[in-house]
Amino acid sequence: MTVRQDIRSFRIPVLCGPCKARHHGVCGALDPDQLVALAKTSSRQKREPGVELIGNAEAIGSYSNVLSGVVKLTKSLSDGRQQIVGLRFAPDFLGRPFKVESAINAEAATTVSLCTFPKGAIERMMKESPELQNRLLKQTLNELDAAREWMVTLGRKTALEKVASFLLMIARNIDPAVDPAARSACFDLPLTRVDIADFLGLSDETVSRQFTRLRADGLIRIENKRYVTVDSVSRLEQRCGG
Amino acid sequence: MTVRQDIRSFRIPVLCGPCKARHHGVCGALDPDQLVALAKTSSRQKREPGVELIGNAEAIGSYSNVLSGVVKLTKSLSDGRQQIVGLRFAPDFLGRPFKVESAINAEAATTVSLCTFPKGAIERMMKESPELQNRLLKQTLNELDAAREWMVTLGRKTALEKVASFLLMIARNIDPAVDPAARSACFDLPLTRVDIADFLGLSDETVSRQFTRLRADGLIRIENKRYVTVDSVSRLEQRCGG
DNA sequence: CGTTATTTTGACCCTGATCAATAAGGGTGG
DNA sequence: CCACCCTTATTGATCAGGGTCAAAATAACG
Repeated sequence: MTVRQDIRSFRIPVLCGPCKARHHGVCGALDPDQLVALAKTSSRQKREPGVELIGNAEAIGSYSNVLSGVVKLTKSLSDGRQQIVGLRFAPDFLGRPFKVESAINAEAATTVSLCTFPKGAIERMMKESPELQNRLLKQTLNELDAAREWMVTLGRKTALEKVASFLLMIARNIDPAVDPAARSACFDLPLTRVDIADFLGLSDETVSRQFTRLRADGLIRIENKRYVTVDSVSRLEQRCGG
Repeated sequence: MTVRQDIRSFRIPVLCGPCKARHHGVCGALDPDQLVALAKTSSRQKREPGVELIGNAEAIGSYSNVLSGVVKLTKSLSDGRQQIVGLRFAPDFLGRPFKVESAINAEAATTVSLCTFPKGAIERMMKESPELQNRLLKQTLNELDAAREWMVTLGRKTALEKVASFLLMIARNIDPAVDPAARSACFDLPLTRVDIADFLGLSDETVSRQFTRLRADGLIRIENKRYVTVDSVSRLEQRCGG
């Protein structure tokens, strides 16, 4: 490690040092000075499952980075029907720039830790730093790709294909190394059956039945309701409806 | 009109003068010099319904603005099931920055005219102009909002609610003045029944049946298969499932 | 160890898919 | 201008995937 790197490291806020968001999230777009300025106004928060982070039609007062855990973004119809329209994992950015109020709900799906900034601080920095805007644009484009992928799942896949696709998506997000023909994967489901149903546009009973079916076919094993093992990722992929 | 405005106008490429994209699209972010530079490399194109504009997994060689008509963005499963994941109206931008190849298909839904630029020209300009990136970010965020709205429709609405929501969305895009409690609206459907089905995750027969039902209930009138009149927009809204 | 929340399983029904036939446009050429 | 053809849309009959309601089982928790 050179002296120069030491000097640079000293200028980075202590909390940001090991932070995922600084490496792969939006903070990676900031130089040390900006990082210091932002860190002064930021605060760490921990939230338990089920806690609402952003309410529908609520004024947006702050933005956050997800540091750990999973946040679900939901929309509901007036009669209570609900749809999960996105999931945020670390180190995703949470918030909707350029809008005064939110059109969606954000809720902690698991225990979540967040790094929260006041709205104004981010917006000021966005004006100054094209690099930050660039990061946000890239993340937003990726979100859009993901949303479109799910539109296909919601509109055209069968219940079994939906559940298989969901498992694969979670596996890949929990452990990004799953992709390259990984033989097996195991993980804790961050969502309840009801949540999964709201994500896939199904009833929770149907989700449960498809789990049972995948288990009966030897594609997955389930321990303690939440812990899932996929023995052959490629066999699961075949059930996703290509 | 002042002299100064005359001078400015002279510097704007003739074709761009009356162009929607210059006022409300991404070109609005460019100053006259940039506009001239871009116009030199751009070309106008007209495409007939059904023509593929961007193929799946095809290298992206260019970006476009939609000047008139409607473009549908689709994704398909390997067995042929198809889902429309977005519609682009004038003056929307068409293309996926930062990706080498497209994950979706783009196809003319109606007769479409486009203003097309080489990939490199836009990307160079994006680096120079934070304002252009800002426009793209805003459009992308709006697309994402729209995609999420449709995820609710796809996942949680009934066939009737889906069709009603679709009609309302089209009405609002064709004539943005429809929103504020407009009493009635009429327009040509830019999509066939099959397209609408692919958009809503239904079969075309079901789409047809819901049209019939809305007509029987006196909510819409249909002439020549394509021309729709909505007598009471608010009554239609009530069928959208809030 | 009882209590409660979550998940699984079962029985039945309904919405929307599928298959098939008919009707309505729309365009073309005589 | 009309007859014909071909595409697109409507309507009908039947069926199945997934929803709903209800009960049992399992897990989590004090």
